[in-house]
Amino acid sequence: MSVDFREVEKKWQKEWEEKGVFHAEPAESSEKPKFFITIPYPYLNGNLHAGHTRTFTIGDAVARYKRMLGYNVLFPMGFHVTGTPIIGLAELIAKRDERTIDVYTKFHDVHLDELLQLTTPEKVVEYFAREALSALKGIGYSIDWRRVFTTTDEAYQRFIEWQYWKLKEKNLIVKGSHPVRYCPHDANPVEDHDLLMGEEATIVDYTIIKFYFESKDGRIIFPCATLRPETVFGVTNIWLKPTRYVLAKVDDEVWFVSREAYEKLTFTDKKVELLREVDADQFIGKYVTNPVTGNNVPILPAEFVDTDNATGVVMSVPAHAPYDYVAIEELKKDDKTLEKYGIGEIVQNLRPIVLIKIEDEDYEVPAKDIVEEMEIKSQKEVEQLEKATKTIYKKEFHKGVLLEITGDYAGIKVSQIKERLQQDLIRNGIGDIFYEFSEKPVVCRCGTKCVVKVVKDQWFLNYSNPEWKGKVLEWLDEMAIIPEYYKEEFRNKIEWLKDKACARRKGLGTRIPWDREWLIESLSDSTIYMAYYIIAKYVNSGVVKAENLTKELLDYVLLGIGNPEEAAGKSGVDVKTAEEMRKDFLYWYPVDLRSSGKDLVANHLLFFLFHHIAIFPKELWPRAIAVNGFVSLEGKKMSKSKGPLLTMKRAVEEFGADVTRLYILHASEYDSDADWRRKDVEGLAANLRRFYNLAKDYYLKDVQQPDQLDRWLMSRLQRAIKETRDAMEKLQTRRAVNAAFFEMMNDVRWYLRRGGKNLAIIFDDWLKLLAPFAPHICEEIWHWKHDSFISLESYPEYDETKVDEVAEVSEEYVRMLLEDMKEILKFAGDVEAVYIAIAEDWKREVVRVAREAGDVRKAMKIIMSDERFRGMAKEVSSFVKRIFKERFEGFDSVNEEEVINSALDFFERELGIKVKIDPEKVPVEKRRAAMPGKPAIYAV
RNA sequence: GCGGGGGUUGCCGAGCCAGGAAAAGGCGCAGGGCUUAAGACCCUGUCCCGAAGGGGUCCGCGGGUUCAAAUCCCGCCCCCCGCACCA
Repeated sequence: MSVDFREVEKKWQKEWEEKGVFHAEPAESSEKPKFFITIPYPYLNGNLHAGHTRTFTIGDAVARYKRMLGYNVLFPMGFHVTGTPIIGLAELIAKRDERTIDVYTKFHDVHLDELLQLTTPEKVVEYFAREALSALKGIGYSIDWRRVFTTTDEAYQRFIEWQYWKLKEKNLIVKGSHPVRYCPHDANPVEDHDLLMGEEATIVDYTIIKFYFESKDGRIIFPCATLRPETVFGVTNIWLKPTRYVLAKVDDEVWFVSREAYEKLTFTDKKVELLREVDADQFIGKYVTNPVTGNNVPILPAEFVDTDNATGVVMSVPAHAPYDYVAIEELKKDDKTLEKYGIGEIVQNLRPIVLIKIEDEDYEVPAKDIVEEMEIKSQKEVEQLEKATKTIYKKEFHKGVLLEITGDYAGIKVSQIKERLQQDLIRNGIGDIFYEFSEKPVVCRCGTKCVVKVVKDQWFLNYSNPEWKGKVLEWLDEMAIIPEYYKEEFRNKIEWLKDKACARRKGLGTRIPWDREWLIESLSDSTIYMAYYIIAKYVNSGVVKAENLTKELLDYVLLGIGNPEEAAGKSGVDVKTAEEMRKDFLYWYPVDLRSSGKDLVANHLLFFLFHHIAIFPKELWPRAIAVNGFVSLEGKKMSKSKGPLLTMKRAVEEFGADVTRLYILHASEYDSDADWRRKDVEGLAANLRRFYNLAKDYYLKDVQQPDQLDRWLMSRLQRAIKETRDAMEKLQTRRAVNAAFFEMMNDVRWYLRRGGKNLAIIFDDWLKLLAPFAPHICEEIWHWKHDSFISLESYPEYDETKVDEVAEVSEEYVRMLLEDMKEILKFAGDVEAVYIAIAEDWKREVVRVAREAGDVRKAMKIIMSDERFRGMAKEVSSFVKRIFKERFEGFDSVNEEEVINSALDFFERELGIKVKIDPEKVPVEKRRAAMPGKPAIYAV
């Protein structure tokens, strides 16, 4: 009958909980260093899944490992519910949205009747928090549950308010506007998973250059939108599509834009008012002024103009834009149009104006040259034109330099001009920005076309602040990032990070304390909450209430500002509590390791660093960050919102906690993704059962005096200990499990096959070695013999004195000899016996000398100076050559005869044939081939 | 496009930084043992050739360095992830 993993697991989880095994309190003795490890709390808009399982299990393995190393480990957990998705989910459930119901019943394993109850955010939070808690307990993480909290807890909100006041005081929060993807129908920003189409689209900022036309009613702005503002110096004309446009009042100006552009402008921070519709025709042939150069350029018609892109007003730069060049050439031949607008002469006289020199290329007029080369004839050849545009832009961007014609900008690289020019234009009142999607259409799940909305007066975290950024970059150098090559990634991301809007109109969370219209956005409220775990213990035990968490108390506890008496007095807690909290905080902080999925690198983990550095003194900044990859299911990407998904609970129910843990730890390393494959998981379960059976068969046996084979096993165990410890120091759980479990299993198998009986000799250490990875089964087996918790035992030390090189080499010798004999028997046909002849002693000596000598000639010289070898020069010489040719490694320390004799039973058992050392029976020519460590074998 | 990572034997995945094994381990597959049978368990094989422990060809593609390259150098092709205000 085989072991029921689940039963064993539940038993020990209960024990651990009842005995408070993982409750962490500051240690009195300084001999026990502390280790504070945190994992990002999960967001509760669904059940915990295999992705969480991976990140959390890595964290738990480290926590358990460190604990066994003698660290005082604090491993806490909380729940994240801030933001909009939970509200969205509650609404969808309330609306009985089919897709949502399908996904949540099928993939999140929520019972339909329960799911249908979850119609408010509060119910959603309550349900999934309960589920998460039981999932996390069911897998047996060594979490100190006295510190759990939810981010909507009142006390947590106090803590967040305190943090935001601090940031405000330090002037790290500023006001501004920013563009978001927005659905006019839902009147809400749209997230990726709310999109029907256009997930790939990004928001790009077109530069608007305000060409103008003086009419009798005043100035009309023709806002040309471009991604390449530097080409304003090469404008020969502007393009309109011959269709209806509108005149609109934009702030204090009158703009000529497409109807679509007008609609879009209404979502920006500008004051917009529609004046009237106008025909583009009535302006064609007229001249507008280029505000940058002062030149007057004509307005011309072009079909390629897309009125649904940016303003619908386009400046024409035929020297550098293939579209423009082709359009002009086409127009030149289009007599009907020329005549219609009376623009024949104007058009014929247009000449491209070159303003960029491309180094190492001999373009004269780039757009012209490439269009001719590609033989593009019409502006309708969109595909070709796109390609031409890309090619030219790529070259100009990387290798282009602005020419004298650009005045002050001459000599600047194209790659460095855009932002500068855009700002200059805006400053001079002749430029602006128009946000547009990079791809279209972008459609919301409700079917409405999305727009870019500019949110006004938004609160921003001032991450672009050079001083702040500089400090973060400096600290990055000092702290540890695992794997190490992610440091570069972090550096890049920190440099790239811009100001981040930290306030929202909608969602769960904490209000900005000085502007209660706004809620603190969810990534912005989870930056230094690891500090809150220390406070949460007091809140959960009832000693401290939310209203006690005043500025004074938090200032004192977290920053040491003021004194306990004052802090206590104003907050209403007693002095002792204030002091204790401060002591706890200083004991546990800083965070020693934050271990997280790689999806959080470009956001949460950055904010985590930024905020710690802003708020706390240097000695409390995070010490290390580790990053791990995702989990896929049978090769398919998991998705919370679409499936497939494997919940943590289901994995544990089906396979058991230990199997799930071992599998996920072993499936891959670092940031590479793990694949959950049922077959492999089942294979692992079989291995773990095998382990359990070994324990049953051997663990309780009396330990015998070790013989050579036992010493081999102990020696192998030492290697495994070393390897496992080394791997864990680098957070390589895959390597660690490989060494501690799989490789040990193989060694044990060999040991038993060789006739070993004394397996109990390593079992205690083996159990301890495995305990961080498969804690339940180890705890179970351990208790067959001990009363203590293996979870609190000390981790096996690598003991060099137990490394037995001779035993290991001898075993290797046996293995190779067996292999050779098998190889021979494969071809030998029917034989009755195998005879072995060990290499003569002189060969051993020659090998030694040869290896010292280093090359053939030197070796021969030394050897031949010994008269014993003179008589057999030929044989010696060919042997020496062979040593070098085969890069021969002898088995110097092996007493071959002894080893073979002691393994004869084993050989005979394995081969089913008689095996004997008997040089007499081995033909001379075979004997001659024998090498030290590789005896002659003869089968007859 | 920018930035980061990567392409290894049927699959997954080590090895690459510190050149020197047909290349760990797992899975799959095949054969054998055990068993009344199934399962579990144990063993063996799994690039090609080979009736004596051997030989040959291999690590995205093409060059190069070296006595020796999956590992170092150069060029090329392909794949994955991030580029945000979303958890």
